Amino acid sequence: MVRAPYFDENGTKKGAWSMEEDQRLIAYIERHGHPNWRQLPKVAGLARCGKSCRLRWMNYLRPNLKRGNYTQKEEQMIMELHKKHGNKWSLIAESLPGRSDNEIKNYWHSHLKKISRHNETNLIKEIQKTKTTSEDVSDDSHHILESSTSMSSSHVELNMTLYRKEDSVASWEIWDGFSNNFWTEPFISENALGQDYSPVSWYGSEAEDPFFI
DNA sequence: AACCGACTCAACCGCGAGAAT
DNA sequence: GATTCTCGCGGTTGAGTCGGT
Repeated sequence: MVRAPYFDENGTKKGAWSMEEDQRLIAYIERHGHPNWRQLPKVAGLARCGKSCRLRWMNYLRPNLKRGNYTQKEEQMIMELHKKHGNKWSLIAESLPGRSDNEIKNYWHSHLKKISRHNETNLIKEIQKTKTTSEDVSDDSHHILESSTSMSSSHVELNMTLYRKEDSVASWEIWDGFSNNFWTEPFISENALGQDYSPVSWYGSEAEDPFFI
């Protein structure tokens, strides 16, 4: 279910991570932490870009990560927090220990979005229904209408926030040249990586290999 | 059994913010 | 103050899986 591994034109490995790469990354971070993601793949002997390493660690390898099987409580929390914060997945993730923002985002798009939309459609129907009956002008129904519209306006507000974000397409200069992109820049200069990249033989000897266990 | 569309989720990409120089 | 570097976030992609026909 993942992209097949491949090397881009600069020799940076992309696509699915192998077990060996995972182990190498874990071993390095456990020993040295990750003070500098950009340098990490270089010193850890990985043909990845720093960004890729960070993502792999944050979403998959770091300790205490829960995987799959969201509880009802968690689902409810995500719904509530999404209503409150919108697509601020990192903010939502803070309230759900063991879940990464990426995982929550995926879960939202595959599960909860539907539920949320369903609820919203019901709400709109309810409002419309209330609106037509309120035209008979009874005081009680007026109250209901007021509360309904105030609820829908919060949804409108949320949508407006999202639209605003979508509309704000930054006028970004097209970066010519890969060298300007430090995140994807490979760390394979020097003579580190040959065509036949082999993380195991990266270091000349076991003594030099910081990952040798 | 074979096909196909929907779903899932790991990984990629573009961009902005803040820190460092 | 300007530029460069590093990090993190959110949107999107794409290939494997699943379920229906």
